[in-house]
Amino acid sequence: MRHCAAPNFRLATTLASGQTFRWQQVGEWYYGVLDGALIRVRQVDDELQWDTSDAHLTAERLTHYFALDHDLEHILATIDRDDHIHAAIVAYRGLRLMRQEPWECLASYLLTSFNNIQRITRMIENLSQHFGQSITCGSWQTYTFPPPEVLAEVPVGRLSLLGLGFRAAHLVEVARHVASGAVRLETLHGRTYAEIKQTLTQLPGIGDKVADCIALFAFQCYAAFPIDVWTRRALALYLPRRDLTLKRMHAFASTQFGAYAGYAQQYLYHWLRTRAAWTRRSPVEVEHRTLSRWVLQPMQVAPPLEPVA
DNA sequence: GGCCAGGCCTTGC
DNA sequence: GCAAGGCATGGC
Repeated sequence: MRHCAAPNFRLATTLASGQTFRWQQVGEWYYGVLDGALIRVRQVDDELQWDTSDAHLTAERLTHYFALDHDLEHILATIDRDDHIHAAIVAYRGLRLMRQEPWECLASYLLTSFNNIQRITRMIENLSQHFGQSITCGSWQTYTFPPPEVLAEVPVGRLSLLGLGFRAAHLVEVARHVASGAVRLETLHGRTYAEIKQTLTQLPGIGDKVADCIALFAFQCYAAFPIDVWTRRALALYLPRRDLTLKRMHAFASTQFGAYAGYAQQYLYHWLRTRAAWTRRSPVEVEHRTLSRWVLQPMQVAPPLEPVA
């Protein structure tokens, strides 16, 4: 068993926050696939311990994947600007934005349209079991996520039968774009947020929200602020209904949270979803008054940040 | 049986 | 630009 230092980190919260879909918890261990290798990880105090099917999976790789190199205290200090985000930070300090593998991240979030996490998870497992490669480590066995070259050749009808629905055609078409080299994901690293988002939204099935997720989780664009129904509910705590349009919500997020708005989004998303589960009822209303009952009172919004370079 | 889901796309104004 | 509606589906 190997280990590495993981101060100011909460593995369980990070993996439960909805940013990835394939990690499975068995007791105190979390099982996943990284770089084609099976790996299991657990946290003991300020240390990560892991076993893997690939001896080449180093502590440096794991540190990079879980973003243990982030100066989390600095990041949280920059976004901790009102009572809502503060409550989320207090509840989930240690949640980090992982650096996901671009193709798996892109394909996974392509499947999130009009969908829920439970079903998304099952779709991805189905894809892996049918079109990935089997890997084993001891008594544990799983499958890699299928590469674009494989999915590009799969008949759309087969994916539809796996429960992908209307997303099947989008996935195959995007896989063909990537497999053919028309879109080269590896070249997006280091490009600007605007360039990455513009490239991604040209692909079928990838709109504003999904592109922001990919930019944030795969290409480390921390200014990206994915707006789904939960984030919209979170923003309803700050903004009047008339300002809950995409453009105005993005503008507000940038002003309120700055260069690490994506971190703020993930904390708010996880915090609001968890609180909603505690209430044992679904949040139908996006009315400010309704949502305000869930959060600490009173709400205070800090003055705008200086513009981000 | 109705509502919900890490939305996208087209249409109409 | 923005809103509305279709999409097509399993879980609770």
